[in-house]
Amino acid sequence: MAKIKLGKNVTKKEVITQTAAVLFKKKGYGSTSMRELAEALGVEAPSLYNHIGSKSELLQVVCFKVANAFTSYLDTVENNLTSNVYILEKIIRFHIQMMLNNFDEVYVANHEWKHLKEPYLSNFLIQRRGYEKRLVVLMETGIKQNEFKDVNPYVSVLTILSSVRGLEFWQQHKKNISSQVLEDDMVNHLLNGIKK
Amino acid sequence: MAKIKLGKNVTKKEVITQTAAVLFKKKGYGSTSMRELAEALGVEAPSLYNHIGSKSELLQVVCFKVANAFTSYLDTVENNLTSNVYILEKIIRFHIQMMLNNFDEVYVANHEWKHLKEPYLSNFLIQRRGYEKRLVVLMETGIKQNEFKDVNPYVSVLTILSSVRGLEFWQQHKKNISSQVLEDDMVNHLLNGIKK
DNA sequence: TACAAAAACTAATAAGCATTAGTTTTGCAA
DNA sequence: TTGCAAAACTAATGCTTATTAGTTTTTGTA
Repeated sequence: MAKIKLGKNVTKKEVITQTAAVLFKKKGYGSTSMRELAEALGVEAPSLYNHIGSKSELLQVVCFKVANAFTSYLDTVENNLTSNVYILEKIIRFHIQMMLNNFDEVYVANHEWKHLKEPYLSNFLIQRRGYEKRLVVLMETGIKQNEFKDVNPYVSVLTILSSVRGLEFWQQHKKNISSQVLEDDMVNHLLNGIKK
Repeated sequence: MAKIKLGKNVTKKEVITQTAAVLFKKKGYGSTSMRELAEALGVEAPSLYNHIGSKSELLQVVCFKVANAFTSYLDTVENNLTSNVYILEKIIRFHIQMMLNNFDEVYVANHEWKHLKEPYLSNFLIQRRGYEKRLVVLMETGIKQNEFKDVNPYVSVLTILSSVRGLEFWQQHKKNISSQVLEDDMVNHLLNGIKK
C-alpha cells in the first residue's frame, strides 16, 4: 500500500540503505530486524526484497561506501605534493568532517563490520589495513624529512585515527561548541604533540 | 557430564562470565548464543542456568566490573594531591594498562553496553558521563592553574579517551613494539599537545 | 483507457533463540 | 556406604528471525 518515498536522484535502494544505517547504528546489525526496517519505511518486510538482495547486502553497501570514501580522499591528497605535515592535517580534517556529516554510516562501518559475510569481511579488513599502512608510511617519511619528532609511527597513526573516531561521543556536546572550534582544537592537539 | 573447570579462588559464575566476555568480544552480544557459550565451557546450554540468571546478566557483570574499575582508580588518584598534569598522566597510563591487560572485558564494555537492559543501561551511561565530567573538571583546573594550554577541555578529554580506547586495534602490532614503548609514546603524544 | 511492469501485499517455511520443567548423575560429608 | 545437595542432563515451549512463493495492487505509458 504505502510506497517508499523518494527524494531527488535517489534510488529506493539508497533510501533503504540509509534507513538501515540509522537503525544499525541505533540498535546494532544483529538486533535490527527486517520488520523494523520495513516499518521505518512504511512497508511490509517482504516488500524490501523487491529492491535488495539480503540484509547483509545492506551492511556491505554501507561499510564499503565509507571505506572507499577514505581511500579515494587519500588518493587525491597524496597526489598534490606538499609537506607531510600538511597532508596529514588535511586527512585529519577530512576524518573529522566525515564523522560530523556522515555520522550514521561511519559509525556503522566502524562498529558493525564484524558481521560482514565472507569474502566481504576479508576484503574490508584488507582495505582498512592498507589504508592504515599508507598513513604509517606518510608518517615515516615525515620523520625522515625532519618534519615530525622521532616517534613510533604506528603509535602516532593509531593515536590520531582513534582520537578522530572518538567523535562518535561528540553528539551530546554538539550544541555547546562549533564544529570549527572542535576541528581546530583537535588538529592542534594531535599535530602539536608530534610536530618538530 | 563434563563439569565447568575451576581455577583458584574463582567461582563457576566468574568462569562463565569471563568466557562470555571473550565470545561477546569476538562475535558481539546479540550474535553469541547460549549454546555457543555452553559449548565453549564443555556443557549443555540449560546447565548454565544453575549458575547464572540470564544472558543479559552476564553482560551487566562485565560492563559494571569495568566501569567500577575506572571509577575506583580515579577516586584513589584524586586523593593523592599532586599536579593536574601528573594526575592526568597516571590516568592515561591506567587506561592503557586496562586496555592491554583486560582487553576482552574493556572491549565488551566499550562496544556492547548498548544491549544492557534497563535500569542497567541508564545507570551505566550515568556512571560513564560522570566519569568523563570529572576528567573535564580536572582539565579545567589544570588550565586555570596554568599547567595546560588554553584548549577546550571537552575536546581534550575526548581526544585522550578516544586515543586510548583505540588500542583495541593494537593487538595485531603487539609483537613488534613493547607495551612500555607504546605507553610512553602515547602519553607523550597526548600530553605534549596540551602541556604548557 | 488498456496493458505491462514494478512494487506492494499475505501466507508460509524452516531455522534459531533464550529459557523452563522435570529427571538423572555426580561428588562430598556423615 | 548412604544420603543429600549441587549440577549436569534431555525434552519441550513459545517466540522471533530472514527469506520465498504466490497474488494483488499500483503506476506510468502508449
